[in-house]
Amino acid sequence: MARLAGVSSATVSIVLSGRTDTTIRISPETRARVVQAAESLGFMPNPAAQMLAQGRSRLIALFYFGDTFPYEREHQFYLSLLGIEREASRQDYNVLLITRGQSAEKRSIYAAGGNMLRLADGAILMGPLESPDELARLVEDGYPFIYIGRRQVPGYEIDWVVSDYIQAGYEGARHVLGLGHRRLGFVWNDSRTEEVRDRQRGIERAAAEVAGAELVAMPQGILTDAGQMERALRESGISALLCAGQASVRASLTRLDELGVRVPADLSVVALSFDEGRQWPWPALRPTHVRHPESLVGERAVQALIARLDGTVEGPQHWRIPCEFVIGNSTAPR
Amino acid sequence: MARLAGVSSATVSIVLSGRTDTTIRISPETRARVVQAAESLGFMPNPAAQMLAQGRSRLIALFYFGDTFPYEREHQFYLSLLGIEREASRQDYNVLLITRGQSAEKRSIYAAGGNMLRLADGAILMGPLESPDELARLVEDGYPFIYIGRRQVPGYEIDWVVSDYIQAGYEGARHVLGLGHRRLGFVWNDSRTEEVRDRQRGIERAAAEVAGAELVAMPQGILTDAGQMERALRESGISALLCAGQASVRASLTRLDELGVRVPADLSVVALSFDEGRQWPWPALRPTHVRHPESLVGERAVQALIARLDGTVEGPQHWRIPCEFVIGNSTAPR
DNA sequence: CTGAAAGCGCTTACAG
DNA sequence: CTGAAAGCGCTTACAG
Repeated sequence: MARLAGVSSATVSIVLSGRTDTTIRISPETRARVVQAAESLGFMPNPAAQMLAQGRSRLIALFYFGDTFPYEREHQFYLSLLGIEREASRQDYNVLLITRGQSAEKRSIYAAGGNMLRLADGAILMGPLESPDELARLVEDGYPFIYIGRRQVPGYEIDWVVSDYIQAGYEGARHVLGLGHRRLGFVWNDSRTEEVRDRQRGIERAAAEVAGAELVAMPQGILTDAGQMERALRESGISALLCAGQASVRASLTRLDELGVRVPADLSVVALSFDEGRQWPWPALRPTHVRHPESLVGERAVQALIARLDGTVEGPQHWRIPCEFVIGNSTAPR
Repeated sequence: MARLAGVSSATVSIVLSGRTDTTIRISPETRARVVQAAESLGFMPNPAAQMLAQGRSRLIALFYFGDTFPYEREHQFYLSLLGIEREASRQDYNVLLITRGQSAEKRSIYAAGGNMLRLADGAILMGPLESPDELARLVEDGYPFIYIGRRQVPGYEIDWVVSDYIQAGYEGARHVLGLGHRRLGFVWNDSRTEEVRDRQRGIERAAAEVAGAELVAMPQGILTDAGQMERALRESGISALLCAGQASVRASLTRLDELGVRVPADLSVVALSFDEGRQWPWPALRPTHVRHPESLVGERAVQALIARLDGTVEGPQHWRIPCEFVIGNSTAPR
């Protein structure tokens, strides 16, 4: 310890932590002596001991539900992570990635090593949630967390931050409605997550505002089978197709290519999520799409968590981060 | 504590940690009683206390040198991170992202909160290293770490894991040499990192094996200025251009487009690093390129670190992970 | 086979 | 203005 080189013990703690709020004042000489001793010895407080004594770690845990990252989500995850990392850095927090004891089959917070969450002051949770049970337990334990993605836990109000998928659906639908389309289709590739539901909700809202507008249900099979796509187009009579994300817009365009359906001449297509950085197989087609602010979502999640930790907020925090609508050439007047 | 529900105290620790290696044996009844008590109370050991007592955390710290991620490196970083995360999960480690106290100007391990490294059992370091001083200190302190990227610290031998950039340069050069090219150019966009040097070394090695082959120095200006590119091509007389990475191959092709130089008819171009997932502005051109195994590098780094922690290895560990050479249509016989 | 004690290295009231 | 004590919640030898 530096106490050998200096003279005190608790003094070291106070000096090195730089606390001035305390009633205790320390002479500049002592302070200097301690600092110098610590420096010459290369002394650094043991963080585990600090955490134990203080009961705080300045750590934010990050937990991803779901086994591995499908590529489409991968990028979203990465951008969110970047935002989380950046904001954590600003706020002087470190980020703890919870990866331990996670088998491919079940991703569980309370699996082996799950108590690692407790090392952190709070957590940011992401990814497809199978069952809300673990969240319920977390809430009951009084553990602070934010979900990236709108999640519901029956009987509780949890905090969440999400890209505004309702807005995405709404603006996508408004756009094609403005172009004169009335019968709109909607497809998604993922399972029917809250994020998909929200897009649909947005579409329905826009449709409700325009006379004669209608959201027509499309079978999932159209993404994988050109025959089904053909039949669905014929039977539904849609003239615009709204795709939930990267995967569904690609699958749709591939099927449409196979059928010789021209975009946008025969059918307008909108991507309600789109990663502009990714390889795009149709060079001439710049899809009309929605750009989601994933890294802002990450930043906001950190801010929300810290607000919760500091107790500067009460009641549930629900943030929808606005997205940006980009008009390309995959949509045309009816 | 579960000691209220159970009967013991240290027994709880032994039972819950599942240790059987100790000389101490505990009756199955006691064991069951403890487990049940812990379960009913929802008891989970405090990880900070465990770390302090055990002196181990099963945490791997991850530190990225360099202020923010340029997009080109971004993807590499992400893939490495994915590999690290996956292998850490397998090995039952969590990952600690060191982000705290990092200003844009200086990224320093020993900056505020730098002792957080000590929370982890060891670290994986990545990114452009300004000065090796901090690494030297780390070595002297006996702190175990692996660098992703070949780094030299004068006077010390440090562990590193890296994609085989020498092989990349070598295979790229062999390929165009095999096509009859003799005068080869090499450009890079980044600062002259070890990764760039290694590519060049590989090219030189290949050139040394073929009579008349020569690596011709190219000015950096060719990436930003078509005039300089034109002059350099004329004066150097190269017929093949090896580009270090994504950014330099894009910049080169853009300049060549401006000059009306046809690829590969007038000039063969090889990308010694390439991200196939990214948007590519030349649909007809599938570049001959090298695919780097970033996520394998991440996995290997974790393995190397754990080997170091377990003491199952002695002497420096230096791993070059093989990359894959992909022939496209940006190269043609001379 | 089990319990009581010491110790991990800090921080935080609390006396001097 | 500074020092000695207790405590954070575990684990690990060490007695019983």
